[in-house]
Amino acid sequence: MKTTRTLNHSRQREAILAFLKPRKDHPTADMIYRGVKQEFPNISLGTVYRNLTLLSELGIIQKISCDDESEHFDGNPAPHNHFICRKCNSIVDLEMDNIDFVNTLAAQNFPGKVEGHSIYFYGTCHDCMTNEKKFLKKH
Amino acid sequence: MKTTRTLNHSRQREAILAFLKPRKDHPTADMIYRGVKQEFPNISLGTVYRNLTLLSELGIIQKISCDDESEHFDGNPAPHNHFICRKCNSIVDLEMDNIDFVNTLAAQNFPGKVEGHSIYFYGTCHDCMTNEKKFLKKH
DNA sequence: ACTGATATCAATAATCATTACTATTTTTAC
DNA sequence: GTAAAAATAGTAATGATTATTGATATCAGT
Repeated sequence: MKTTRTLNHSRQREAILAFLKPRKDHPTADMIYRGVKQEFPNISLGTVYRNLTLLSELGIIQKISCDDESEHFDGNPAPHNHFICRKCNSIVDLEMDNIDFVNTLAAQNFPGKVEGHSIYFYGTCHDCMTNEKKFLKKH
Repeated sequence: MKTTRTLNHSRQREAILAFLKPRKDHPTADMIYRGVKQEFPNISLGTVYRNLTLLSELGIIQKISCDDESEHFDGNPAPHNHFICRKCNSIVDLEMDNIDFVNTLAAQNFPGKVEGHSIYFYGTCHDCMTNEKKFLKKH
């Protein structure tokens, strides 16, 4: 059992959150590190990792695990889905109706208890599609 | 452009495949390494990685990327879904109807091209549920 | 404001999965 | 058999993440 823990205020944590919250892309720990470094030149990569993990455990931000080599973070804690472009590897939000009913489909013939799912979609993003068209026109 | 490449026969690759194919659990590279080591005491971890990557690129096996710290491998190349137990972290197959229609749902209001999705379900597996019951009875 | 307890920090070392390198051995085509 | 291509074992390197440590900051109670 994890005991409740008080959370002190910290400028660094605030800065990490302030950096992440307004962003639409879904940066890695390292990108966040480099960003917050502008304001806190002495901030440590370890601090960034510790706070990102802490904030995601508290449900204030979200950790995105995709096939990529490193984790990405999302300032929006509300449940929503993501799309990953196979061309440019960007991660964007994908707004769609809730599909939790697939849990019921999965539970149909399954002996255990299905409590949720993790999904992401992939393909070609809008930018890469238009770039491809431009390329085709030119050649 | 990748030039075509011939694939020579190798005892090690054969052994890796023979080890993975019949298994129902979904071992990591390291588990496979330790397993094949019984037959080939000198096999190198690099060889295991190289062949697993190669075999999954050829569609002979499958690489499973879940939230775990390391990749898992599946000897069954046919598309199917997985369930991950949050208690014991085991990965088991989950047989259910194809749900590729969610790609259409995702594409509804999305400007890019949705080509597929990656999903896994999580919860409590059958074994952990029965163990929990036993535990409750005893206390 | 002062103090003790705890949280957080920066810096750096350690860990762990995976990949890269290199010299040597296998496999295959002739 | 032989030479070219492919694969291997052994080991070093890489890169993301976590742990450690000693110093500093924050908070609650006085």
